[in-house]
Amino acid sequence: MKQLMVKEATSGIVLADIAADAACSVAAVSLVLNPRPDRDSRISPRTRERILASARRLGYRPNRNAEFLKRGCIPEIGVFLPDFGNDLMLEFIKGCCVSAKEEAFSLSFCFDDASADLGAFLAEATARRNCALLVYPRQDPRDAGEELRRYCASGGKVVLVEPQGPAVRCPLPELPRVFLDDGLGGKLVADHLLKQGCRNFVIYGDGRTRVSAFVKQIEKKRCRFTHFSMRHDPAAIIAEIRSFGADTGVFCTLDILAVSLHTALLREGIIPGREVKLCGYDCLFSPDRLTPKLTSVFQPFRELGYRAVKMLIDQVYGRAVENMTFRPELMPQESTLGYGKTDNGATSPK
Amino acid sequence: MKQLMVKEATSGIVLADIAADAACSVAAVSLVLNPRPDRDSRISPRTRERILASARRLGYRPNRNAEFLKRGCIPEIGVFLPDFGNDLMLEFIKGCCVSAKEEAFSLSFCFDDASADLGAFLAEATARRNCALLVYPRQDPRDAGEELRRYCASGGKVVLVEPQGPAVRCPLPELPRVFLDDGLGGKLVADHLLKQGCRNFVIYGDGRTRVSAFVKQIEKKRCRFTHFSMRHDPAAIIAEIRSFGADTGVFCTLDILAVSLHTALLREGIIPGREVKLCGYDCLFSPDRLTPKLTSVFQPFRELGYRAVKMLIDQVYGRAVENMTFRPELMPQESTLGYGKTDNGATSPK
DNA sequence: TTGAAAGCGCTAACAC
DNA sequence: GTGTTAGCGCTTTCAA
Repeated sequence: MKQLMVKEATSGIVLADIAADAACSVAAVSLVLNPRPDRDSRISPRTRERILASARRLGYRPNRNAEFLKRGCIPEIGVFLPDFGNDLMLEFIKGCCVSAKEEAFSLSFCFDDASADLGAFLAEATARRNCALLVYPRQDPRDAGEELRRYCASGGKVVLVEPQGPAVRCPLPELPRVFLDDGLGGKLVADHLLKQGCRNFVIYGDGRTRVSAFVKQIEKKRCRFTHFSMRHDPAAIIAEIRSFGADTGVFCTLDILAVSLHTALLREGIIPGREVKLCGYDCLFSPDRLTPKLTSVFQPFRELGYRAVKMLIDQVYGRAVENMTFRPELMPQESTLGYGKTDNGATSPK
Repeated sequence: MKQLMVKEATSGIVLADIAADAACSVAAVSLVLNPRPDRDSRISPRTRERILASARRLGYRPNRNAEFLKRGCIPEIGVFLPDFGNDLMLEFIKGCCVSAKEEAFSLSFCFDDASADLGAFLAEATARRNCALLVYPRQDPRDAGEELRRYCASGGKVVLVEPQGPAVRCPLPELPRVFLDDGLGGKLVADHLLKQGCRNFVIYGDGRTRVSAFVKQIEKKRCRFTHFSMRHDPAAIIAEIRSFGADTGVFCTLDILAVSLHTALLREGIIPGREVKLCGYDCLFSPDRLTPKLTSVFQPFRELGYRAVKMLIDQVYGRAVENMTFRPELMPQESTLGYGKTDNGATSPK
């Protein structure tokens, strides 16, 4: 019954401890340690130094709980995420967690599945009194643009995640955001496949920005291409690859599609890296886990999450925030560089 | 500069509102609404009913922040997770999030990577004053058993996640925990493969509990098997499969190994579901995304996370908690049920 | 430039 | 049974 009264052994340093140590009032300490800019301008440099030194020496950690109790909201950032289940999302989450932990904020993740859309998330976040929101809209934020606008209009802090890059139209251009330069990804793939000698192209999957950047690049070289949406069966794509011939490059806009096609190709005796060049997107599979290894595009999702949360916290404290753009990176492997050229392709020791 | 003063439009119902509505004191409301058992025994049933009715009607939401400020810790649950990057972990996280949201608690995830082990996590959680911890130790919790024991001894609330099932030895048997019956998973796979006519077996990958349960089951039928650790190359496994012949069943203890082997087999012209039965574990790939579709074992990780957090919150409020066991489920697909038996195996329309 | 004091929403002694 | 009161750690007036 008395579990709740248990206090940690390390009872923690509070402002009063610092005030005592630095021989000043709690208010002065608060002013100096307050994360907002220009709060401590009223305190003399000497006092400030004393306070900062004490805080550092005593190992002070802010109690965001108490801080936000006063403010009428909670030191928790609501994070709205698409319901993709893969490493990228996990990477993003990890980045958010590191950031939040560094700043002593909490996180509350909400996944855009059957149980909650952006509107429901915003309602919940409001009722819950989250101090700020990180919104990674599944597609176009227009879906719930009005609710989002209202939330911001009533003083809510929001940062948008736009992995599709700046090309996507958004009705809330004034919101701070983190971009992923998706177009660059498409361009990198195109350049790489062209360099590997591909002259005919198949695009498998959707993703407007990366696809159109890819197309733009290959069209410069007057190459043919066929585009299959992700609804298509690998069989249809294989037929097209066969008709195109050996100098075909396949751009799968998602690794999961690439693996799907990969297995289907092998099943047909067409070996990626030899009879066709195959490139995925997302780097979901450790390269040593597919035969042949799959060329793919790495996206710095962890960094994206890390930065987005930092931006949000800056915004909460009224510090200046700037939009950020991140760049994907091509990771060439056997499926485009070439595979098993020296022998008959057998990897079995037999 | 005045961003921080912005208050939500919905200013929220507090205990005082309910006290006013139910014509009683704030203390009485607190006593009734306090989540701990036996707190409200001193309040008369009639008053209690009035208070509960008011709370419900006004849509009261507890302010855990204020609640825990008083208690000297924060309404945030620290969650220590292995650094696996896959859907299962995400499922677990989703379950935790739903639970935490329902109870108005926050979460702080920490991943067991190069930057933090269990010891570091415990130190951080203590300094941060998390009200409770959910610990999913990578392997044997003995790694940091001493720190964990100390943490609990000083009043810390902990729930363990043990996906390996009860078979794993643990130095802290008194800790509440959620189990996943991993042995059952191995047994399900063995039974299924035996039923599909397999008489020779290859095990690829590690995972003591599920492997030994699998072995136990096939040994009952006096079947041969060879065990390859996940360090092995698919080539070695393929050689073994060839030497065993057509009635071979392969149990990959992870889907990622199954896919690795899957691609390598296809590459060699051996078709899972036809020349060999292949079974994975984890259900990481939507079955329609591999050719042939992969039989695998579903593990209710979302439910596991959901329950674990609930248990933790029960524990925080001094309610009785009971260990829970969850059961994996076999999802049979083409790779064991049979694939392309009617034609020559061609799936291409050509 | 600094400090005293009130108060955020809740809990828990202690009175009544 | 119920109410009064004093905080939890911090922010922010307001006075000095």
